[in-house]
Amino acid sequence: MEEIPKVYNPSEIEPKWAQEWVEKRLFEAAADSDRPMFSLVIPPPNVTGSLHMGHMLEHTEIDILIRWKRMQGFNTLWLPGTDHAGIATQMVVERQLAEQGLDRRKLGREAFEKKVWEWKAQSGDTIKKQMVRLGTSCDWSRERFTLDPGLSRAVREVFVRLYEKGLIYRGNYIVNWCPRCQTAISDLEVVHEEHQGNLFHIRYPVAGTEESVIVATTRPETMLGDTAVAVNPSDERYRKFHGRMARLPLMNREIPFITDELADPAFGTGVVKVTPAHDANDFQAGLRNNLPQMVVMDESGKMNANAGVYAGLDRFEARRRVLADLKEQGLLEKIEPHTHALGRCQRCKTVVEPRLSTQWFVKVKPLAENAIRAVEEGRTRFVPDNWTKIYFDWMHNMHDWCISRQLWWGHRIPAWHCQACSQVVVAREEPGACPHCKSGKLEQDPDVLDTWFSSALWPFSTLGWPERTKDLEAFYPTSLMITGFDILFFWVARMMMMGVEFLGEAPFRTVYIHSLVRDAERQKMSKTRGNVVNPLEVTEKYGTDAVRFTLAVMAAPGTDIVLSEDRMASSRAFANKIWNAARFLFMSLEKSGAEPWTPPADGNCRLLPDANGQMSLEDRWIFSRLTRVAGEIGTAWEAFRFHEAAHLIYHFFWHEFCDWYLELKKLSFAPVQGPLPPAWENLCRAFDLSLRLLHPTMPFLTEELWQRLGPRQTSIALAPFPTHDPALVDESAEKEMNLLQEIIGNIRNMRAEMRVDAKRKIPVELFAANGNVSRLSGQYSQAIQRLANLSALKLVAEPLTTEGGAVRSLPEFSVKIALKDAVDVEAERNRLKKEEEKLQRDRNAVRARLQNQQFLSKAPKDVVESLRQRKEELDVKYAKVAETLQNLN
RNA sequence: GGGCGGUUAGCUCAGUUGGUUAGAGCACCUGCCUUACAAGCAGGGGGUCGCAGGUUCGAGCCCUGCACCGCCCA
Repeated sequence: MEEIPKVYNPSEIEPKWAQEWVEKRLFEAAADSDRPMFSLVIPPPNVTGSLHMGHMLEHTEIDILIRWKRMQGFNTLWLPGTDHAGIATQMVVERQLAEQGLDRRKLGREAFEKKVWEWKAQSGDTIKKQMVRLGTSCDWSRERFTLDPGLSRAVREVFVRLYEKGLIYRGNYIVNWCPRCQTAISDLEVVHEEHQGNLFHIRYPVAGTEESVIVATTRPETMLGDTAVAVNPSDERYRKFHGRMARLPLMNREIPFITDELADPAFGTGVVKVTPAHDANDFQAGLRNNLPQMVVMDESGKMNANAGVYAGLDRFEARRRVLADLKEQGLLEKIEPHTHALGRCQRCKTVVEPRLSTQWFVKVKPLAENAIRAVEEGRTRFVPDNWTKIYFDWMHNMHDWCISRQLWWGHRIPAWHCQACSQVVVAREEPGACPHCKSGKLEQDPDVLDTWFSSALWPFSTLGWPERTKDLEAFYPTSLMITGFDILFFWVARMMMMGVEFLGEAPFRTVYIHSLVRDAERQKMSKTRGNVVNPLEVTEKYGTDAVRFTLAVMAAPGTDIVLSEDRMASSRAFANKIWNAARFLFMSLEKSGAEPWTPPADGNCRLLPDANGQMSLEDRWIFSRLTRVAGEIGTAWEAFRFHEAAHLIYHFFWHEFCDWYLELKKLSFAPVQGPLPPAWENLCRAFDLSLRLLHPTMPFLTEELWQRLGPRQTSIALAPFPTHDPALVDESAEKEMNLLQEIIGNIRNMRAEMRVDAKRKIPVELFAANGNVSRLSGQYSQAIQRLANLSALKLVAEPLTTEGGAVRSLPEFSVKIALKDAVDVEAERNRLKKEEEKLQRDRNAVRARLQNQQFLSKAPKDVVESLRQRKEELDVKYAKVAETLQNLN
């Protein structure tokens, strides 16, 4: 057998398995399987760059569940892929062009798109490599990209159907406009932040009178486009101005006074300026009052010809000049500091300009209603549950969705403008001639769709829709969606709307919202902060399995993950522990002279009795624990309690399998002749099962060790996950084991407390209070001696005295270190005194509760009963401690 | 302005419908290189569960108020 290194080196084995899993195509789903199905589509990462820790968390959680389901025999599909990420990707490529002194307009649309495709190839490849390296068990044969032909066809199909249904329309409205990106963006792509600005009070003279009114605004430059002044119809102060005109300062235009609810009598002076082309509320007021819409800015945020002398100025420069001019004319009444929300472009942080322009919109209300119902009726549920309310709130208050983008990278809007008759034709494929006037002069709409429009179709476009494919049949609706809360509205809500609309069923049964990964200082990771942890770097340092385990053990639902190096180091220690347990097993097995272990032909690693039908306590115990823990882990995963499952695994493997099972097994490591005896067989089987328990969380290490443990036909990824079978739980083995641990633990504790030299083997006497204990301690005398480092263990029939040593008494047994010079009586006395005090306190507390009539009559019987038992236990313990103390004196 | 979440050991976090003695990892202390593992082994210390009230036989958990921190929406 080859030499096994003492320290686990993950980088030596991980790439090998990562590659092999892909090459052997282990994770490809079957569209025609009759096994139960578990499917999930990946939240497609943007092809803007590479994966970060948030992705790694997401993929770890998905991978754990999908591997677990696969091991349980499900026909599993994890469909991978990437998103073209319109604005973001276009920005990345534009930035690269800028470095070469180029820009996309110089390049032209076609050449630019080619550049972006080149970038996509490179970035998409990086992402796939990262995922493979991180062990994600997805089906690469079904990998998709949002701009694939099939997905693009789905986009056109959806667009046309919604248009024909009247749910997509084109119109001239106020949209959020980013002057830097020079495109419209949706409400969601605007980030609002508090801004310390000013409220400018400007005097507008009333035409034909000596009077004037004062309007307050945060954006004085827009006054150049004012087309009215509004007062509230109920506001008596301004009744006299109804029907009159105001003289717009600087522009020398007359604009009417209108009465409209837009004006709030309680805000400022109660008079507001109305700029229908540059403010969403004013726009609505303009429509109500048939006001002209005067656009005073161009698409880059510069004032246009309508702005008179201010034409050509940037909007912020225009503001300064307008204010200066107003001041000069004595019309700037007052400037007061004012905090208000400022909208910025999510991508480039430029201040968003509300702009009147012609765009395409989705009428969301009818779609939202159905998507809301799907959740109300429980067809889709959110975990954690608090997201349900957030989903409802948003869905109920959504505005129509602006879906056109003035970009080049994305799905071109399937609409053609007839140059002859100006009609718009919406069609799945390019029409040959205008259906209205038969002209052949059609030009496709230059705009592309919002990226999220195509992402919204992802759960079914990836499965072949609009074709009725086998995949669609087999895997839709998907079982689960795991994603971050930051795209709940952007993406999840829209997938819900589209899925319900086009497939008649919500796209997933469950949506699990995962946590946010923060750095050790609790800061959100971001490129601008420079605190981004690169998954490949930490996996290189600690091993993929260790990082995966760290993320899993921290991943309590609804709680942010604070990623620390300490935690990853401890996970690496865990991996090393597993490695060394295996190393020990392999070396011991080899040393015994036995043939290598052969796994049972049927793969069922059940507990095996010896020729006499006997089974050792440690074997009974570990198999009992295995089946129990398998159940507990399953329950935890079923509820997305990844942290709980990880803790269970950790504790089971380290503190049960290694600390006790392996230690007890050492006693039966004897040279072997002939076939493997049950003691060895069961050890190998138990280890096999333990590796399977660990596999979904730590796939690489477990695969490596599982393959080394015995000859295999396949991967551990396809081995059955240990089942939870209540019939296999061995209560008496667990009880006996606890007792054995208690005996050993007490002796160890006595040794340490009384400062017995750790290396010194000492004689101990044991008095058993009942037959069970005496039988157990007789059978496991060797074990007790070895694990407590004794020179001898004498079982005595009479209660122990402190004569010639030190005694510790418990309800079921007493132990005595029978060596006067080895013990520190004073230390033991102090310890006992402390314990006596504590027991006394506890007894008093319990007694008081048991004397409380209210408690006795109102508390459930089992609670009262368990407290009675507790009292008895405390009484016995107290008596023992008191007695021992007495003996010492 | 509206809403949501958090506050538990030195640090980072668990704690499922209220019920015995509040847990983990790291850090810390003591002793061990006991031939799987010093990334280890054995033992140990450490918490008035943010503050103030209330409900209850019983509150880390439920209710009210307050403080501080964070997030979302307008």
